[in-house]
Amino acid sequence: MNAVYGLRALMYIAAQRDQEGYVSIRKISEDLDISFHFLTKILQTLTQHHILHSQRGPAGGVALAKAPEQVTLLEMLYILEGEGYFSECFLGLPGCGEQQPCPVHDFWRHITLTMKEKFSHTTLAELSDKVRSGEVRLVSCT
Amino acid sequence: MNAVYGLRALMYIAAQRDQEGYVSIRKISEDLDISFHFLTKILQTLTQHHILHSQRGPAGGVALAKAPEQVTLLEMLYILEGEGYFSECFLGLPGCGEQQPCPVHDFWRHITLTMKEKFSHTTLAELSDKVRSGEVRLVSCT
DNA sequence: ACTTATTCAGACAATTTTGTCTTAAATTTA
DNA sequence: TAAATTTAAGACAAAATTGTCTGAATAAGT
Ligand code: SF4
Ligand code: SF4
Repeated sequence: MNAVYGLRALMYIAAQRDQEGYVSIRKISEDLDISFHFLTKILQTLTQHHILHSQRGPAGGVALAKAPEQVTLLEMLYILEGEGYFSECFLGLPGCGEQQPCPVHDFWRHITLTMKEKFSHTTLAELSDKVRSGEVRLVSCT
Repeated sequence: MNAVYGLRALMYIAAQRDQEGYVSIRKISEDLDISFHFLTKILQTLTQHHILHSQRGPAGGVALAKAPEQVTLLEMLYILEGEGYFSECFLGLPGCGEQQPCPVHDFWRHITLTMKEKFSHTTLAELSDKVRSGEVRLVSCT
């Protein structure tokens, strides 16, 4: 769920990027209905990877460390789910590659390349704009 | 790993479809280096869903229950991983849909539809033919 | 009938993922 | 400096996934 929770939080944070100051993790966890401590841990990794900046103490919290236009979906997923996110192959045979491919190699490589392409051209800004315009939602329907 | 092991076994079995009789699960597990009991359980579900036919006793084993040309990758994945394989949405918010989509809905739906399309047009026959021609391999490189 | 080979079924165990809790460190305000 | 607020870090727990084992059922050969 790292990706799900992390992305939702990032979109939530990015959606309020015109507001000054930090957004507290407690507030995010309540609004998005995610366990506070678990979310904290996830956001920590985003902080460590310089997607977010954090500030302790009263009025502290987290804020975007870079412009959301420069944060791609691919980048976020790599951080949240590991670098192997798209390189994982379908059959997962060790030590394989172009030389001696498995039956689904070509098929699968085509799909992953397409996806990777799409994911690297979608930015946090685009996603959060939809939230701001009220076009979409981040929380569960009641 | 159900999908990985199941597909590998199916391709292995389909690759020898001109040979008479059953292929024993023991043999498959040894050749593909998969735990015998675990593989047995996976192949059982394929048998229950009439992809395979099984035969107990000496010279028993499993065999394809239908022509591999009529078994699609999509069908195999549905059985091995559950019907929700492609319907699972990216953010997994409960009770969502077209009316109130999340930020990645359109993006994600496009990807899953494309994949589903591709997966439903690839058959076991095509995949196993590559194995037979020696073009690809099913086991790990040494 | 007996033995052997095989799948079937389900209990059990190990591992990974997911989530919770406690304590520490930092920062602000008074 | 003291108190309040908030993230950081990591131990711990629960749940899901992955894998193992044992015994039963079935079929074939002798
Ligand atoms: S051959 Fe390609 S798809 Fe197949 S296991 Fe290797 S990397 Fe993955
Ligand atoms: S809106 Fe679409 S992509 Fe988003 S959670 Fe719902 S079904 Fe999934």
